[in-house]
Amino acid sequence: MSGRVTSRAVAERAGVSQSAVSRVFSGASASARTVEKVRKAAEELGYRPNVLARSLITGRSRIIGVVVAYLDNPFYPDALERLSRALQEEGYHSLVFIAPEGHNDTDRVIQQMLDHQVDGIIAASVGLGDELAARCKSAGIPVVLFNRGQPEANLPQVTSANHAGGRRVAEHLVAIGRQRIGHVAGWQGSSTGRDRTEGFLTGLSEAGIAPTGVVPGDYRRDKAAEVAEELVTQGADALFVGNDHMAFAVMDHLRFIMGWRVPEDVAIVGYDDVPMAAWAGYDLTTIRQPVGQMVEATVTALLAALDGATPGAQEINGPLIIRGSTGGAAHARI
Amino acid sequence: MSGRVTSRAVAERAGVSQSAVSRVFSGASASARTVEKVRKAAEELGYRPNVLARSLITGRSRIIGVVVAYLDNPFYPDALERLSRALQEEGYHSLVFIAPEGHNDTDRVIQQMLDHQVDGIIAASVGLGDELAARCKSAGIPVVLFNRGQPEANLPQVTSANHAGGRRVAEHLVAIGRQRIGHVAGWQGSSTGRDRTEGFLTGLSEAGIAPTGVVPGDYRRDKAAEVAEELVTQGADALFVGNDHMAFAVMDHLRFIMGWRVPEDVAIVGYDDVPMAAWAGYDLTTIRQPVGQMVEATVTALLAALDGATPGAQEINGPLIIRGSTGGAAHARI
DNA sequence: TCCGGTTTTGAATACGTGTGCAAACGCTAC
DNA sequence: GTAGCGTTTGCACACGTATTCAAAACCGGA
Repeated sequence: MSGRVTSRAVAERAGVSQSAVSRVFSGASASARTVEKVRKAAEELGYRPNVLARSLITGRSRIIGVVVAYLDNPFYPDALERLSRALQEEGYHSLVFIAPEGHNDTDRVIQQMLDHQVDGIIAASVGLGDELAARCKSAGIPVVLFNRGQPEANLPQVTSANHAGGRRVAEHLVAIGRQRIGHVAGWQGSSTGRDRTEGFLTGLSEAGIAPTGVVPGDYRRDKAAEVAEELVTQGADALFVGNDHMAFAVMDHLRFIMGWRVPEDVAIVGYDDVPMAAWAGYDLTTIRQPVGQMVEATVTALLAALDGATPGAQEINGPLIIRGSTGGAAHARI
Repeated sequence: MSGRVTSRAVAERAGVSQSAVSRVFSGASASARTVEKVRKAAEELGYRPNVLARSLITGRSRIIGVVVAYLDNPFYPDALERLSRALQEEGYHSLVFIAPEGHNDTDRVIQQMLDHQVDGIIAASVGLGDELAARCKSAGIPVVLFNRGQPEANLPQVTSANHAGGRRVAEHLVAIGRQRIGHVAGWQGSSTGRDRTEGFLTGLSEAGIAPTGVVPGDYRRDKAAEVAEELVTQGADALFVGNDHMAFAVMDHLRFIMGWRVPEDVAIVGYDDVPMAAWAGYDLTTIRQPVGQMVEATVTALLAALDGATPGAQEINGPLIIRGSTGGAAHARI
């Protein structure tokens, strides 16, 4: 009604001082009598502490900035939701920014977060300019990278074991008897993309097999489908696709546009194990990225950093989930 | 380095008063000379205004709270992303909260937003307790509902024309010659779910057809699949599913688990036209919810409300997109 | 009753910025 | 040179809260 209701108003009504009110709501010690009086007055007036003013004086906003890039890959909504929940459980809120296309813009977004006095930042699958990283550091704002490495930046980061995963895929495809194996790679500008590709090539070469072709799909559906067509035309009988999001596009294109059968004509493996991979329509063999564990590790690292620690890089292992797109459980015994 | 760098520090270095610095950064008038001096000093010190302090004194945070519920329905990540971008273009930031399961929790989430002094709230597909709505109103914080109506609350709201859409679906299914038509309804606790169902039933009755069955699927994949099996077992040769998210589950279940053919044995229609509906693997006939327009209308309404206006309810019309799951373009001429 | 020690309380100050007000300034026209 | 007017500037205060410090209240024991 009459403007904002402040702690002073509550104090006046309760017949105590403003500091008493503050103490009651910030959990400091106060006698049972005043607590009671203050609570009652606050209730009657509908008082709620102004978080801004509190943050201004304490220097802590209890807000974590979360930058995220592509929400069309279902891996990220899932991760975002879990991150948000996990942070809420720790008493933090999340200021979410969807990073625009260009990379400079990512930096601008993070700068805006700093302006908002966030206590920390989680960058999901986006890089961080060196200058800005330095800026965060000098401002004492910890940054944790989620699902992307940035070796030169020396930041705490949580990824899955992408190299090992890529290698595991190669082993699996070889084990089920495929000989002409192609790779629709992820964006090679990202550590995840590079690592998966490297691991995969390592695995192939260990088996003495040369890849039929390795072409980046850049995490884009249209490009992935195009690349896949190219590879199967060159005779590939198996494809490792850099993430599930692209793998779905590849399967759609091969099966419904080109008329190929999966896995009979061509086996497909993805990466992430997003929920959709388990749907009957795709039944996609893939490497699971354990989102829950990754989120947990990320939040733990961030909290540690907020406590002054300096967590390092962390890799979470994920299993190969064998499904129909490579022949299913029948082949799993290999 | 040495703690925060404040406007006073900049003032000192530039040889002007703190107010001068404030004026330069808040766009007020200042002489070219001082602007130059202040800019230079700020640059050297790496100064950035503290948004919290600014908000505290101006009473405006330029932050919009966005509550969203289910991120696993791909409609919402998409909407969230667009909302976020649209708000950023207007100079606002979005404080995103993922609403937990229970309804009481939604209220708690909104309360927390109020604590953070958001300038406005967008509630995407979540209801709003009466008491809390009143609270927002008395606090002067405008609330706009996105993709959910709440007639009794008298709040500005943006939905698609769900009743008309449901009716259009009935017309289409009748037009392609289906006689035994079932409905896997959305959650009847939501206005969207109810309206679509009502419109659909209206359309059927206008055609003189009684539905083969109407069972709520509650926007959940597992339940939708279960319900769909039940309906086709009762002889349905067409199903209207309350949203695309459930429709995919229904198609997967019918085709890959039960071995039915779509659309030969059973025609399927969804609602939303999420990107996935156009994928070759589903090729789903559906009513398009024009997310772009809905987002635009929502932001416009919110801005208007921030300016003191009181926008009303708004319905955005969306076309029926005919695809393979009801026989495709061949039937579109009807 | 009085005293030492512990807890509670209120006054005052700080956080970093925007803004009203009056003084200082710059410029033009006489 | 000076009166006059519009613009710029600095001072002081405000926003709503947390927190320091000293004073006050309390409590149990002698």
